[in-house]
Amino acid sequence: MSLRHAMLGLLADRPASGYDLMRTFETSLANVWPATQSQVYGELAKLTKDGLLEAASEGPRGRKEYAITDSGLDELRRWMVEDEPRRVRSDALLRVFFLDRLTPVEAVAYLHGEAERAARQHQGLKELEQKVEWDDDPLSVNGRLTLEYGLRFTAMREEWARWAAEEYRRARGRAAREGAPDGAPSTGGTIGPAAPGTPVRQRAR
Amino acid sequence: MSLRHAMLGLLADRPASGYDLMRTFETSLANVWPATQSQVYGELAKLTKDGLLEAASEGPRGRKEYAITDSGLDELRRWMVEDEPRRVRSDALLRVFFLDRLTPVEAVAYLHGEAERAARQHQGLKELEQKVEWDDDPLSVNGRLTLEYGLRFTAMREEWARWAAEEYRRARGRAAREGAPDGAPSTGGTIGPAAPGTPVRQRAR
DNA sequence: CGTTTCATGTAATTGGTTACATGATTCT
DNA sequence: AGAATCATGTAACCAATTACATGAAACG
Repeated sequence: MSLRHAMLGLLADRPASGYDLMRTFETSLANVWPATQSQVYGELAKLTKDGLLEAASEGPRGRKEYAITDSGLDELRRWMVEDEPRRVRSDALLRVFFLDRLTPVEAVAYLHGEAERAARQHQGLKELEQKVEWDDDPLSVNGRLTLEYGLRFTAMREEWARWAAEEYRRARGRAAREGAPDGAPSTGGTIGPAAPGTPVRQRAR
Repeated sequence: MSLRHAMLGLLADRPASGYDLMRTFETSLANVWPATQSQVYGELAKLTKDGLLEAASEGPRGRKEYAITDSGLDELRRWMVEDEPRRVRSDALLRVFFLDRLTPVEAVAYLHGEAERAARQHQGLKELEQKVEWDDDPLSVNGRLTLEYGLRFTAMREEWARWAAEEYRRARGRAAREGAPDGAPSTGGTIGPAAPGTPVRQRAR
């Protein structure tokens, strides 16, 4: 349950309203931890009930500001230093697992699409890097670290996807040229023990 | 809803029981799309009700095998070529956003921990690569592509984390040596427009 | 005969998405 | 006056996690 920690993290900097938080989720946190408006308001109520936040002040148009409490700060710190980051889900990589269920042409097109998406994201981050004035204050430091992660990640994904498209063509190209459907029954022996990150053919029964 | 597509993808290769699928989710798919036993059995029922699977045969111990139908194959194909992969959540990166809420020592320790985790994963994948006999059949090709993604991704993460630890020390080290708490009120002007992947300081009210 | 593995399911809870509903203030 | 923005909330549904429950077959 990291939504609550994302909110605690934001409120550790300064008090804010649900609306403020929501905008942050839609913009700067969108690619790291997306969250919806309903979720934010709901979680604000829960966090307050649990004593991690307190309602700080009221403004015009029913605006309510929330501030983090000491137990909130404790919980944020605990999460950051003690909890192990969890595994991520990637439906993009899931598709790669099943590439042979498509024709070779479709499969290679998918990989090119991935390369394009990564390249576009990379470009967007580079433009952002230019636009912002970076200095050495804490938020600026965090920002540069996450941005650099994004730049390296998108570059890696684009390179991988281009390599993979080429590799796929090389390995599966012959079958394609001979007109055999990609998903045709393979000669298939068992390939090794089950292990993370690798589709493993199971022994037929 | 990609669990259903993961299951369709597996069943597109060959019929299987809930138990078979479950093992695949626990082993080869664990780092791409984790799923639990309850989820698998529940989704099998739904997929059958929706006509994307059919119960194929029964075995000993109540074992039930399911096979993909033509509409199941259609849906799998549609998902692979038409649906855009969705954004991922990363609570590891979320923590980076909030690094300045820790002391510099804790922050650098977190980054070193990340480097270690990435290095361990990388090592595991390299051992796997050795163990498996790769050839050019479809599953082997998919397997090598996903494995290579994993190798590049873990290498990138380790390098980034080591760089980030050094960078954090450089930028925040002075404040640390002077005994100022990392989370002390920053001089903070507004830094640029809100944008993906970057913590943005909002104008104070 | 006892343990492990195979095998399927249900129930309760939490987390996340989409859609709906409503109204005040500010800006042009 | 009308549009845009600010601002909060609810309801319904879908996805995911954890825990519980049960029993048959195979293995030693």
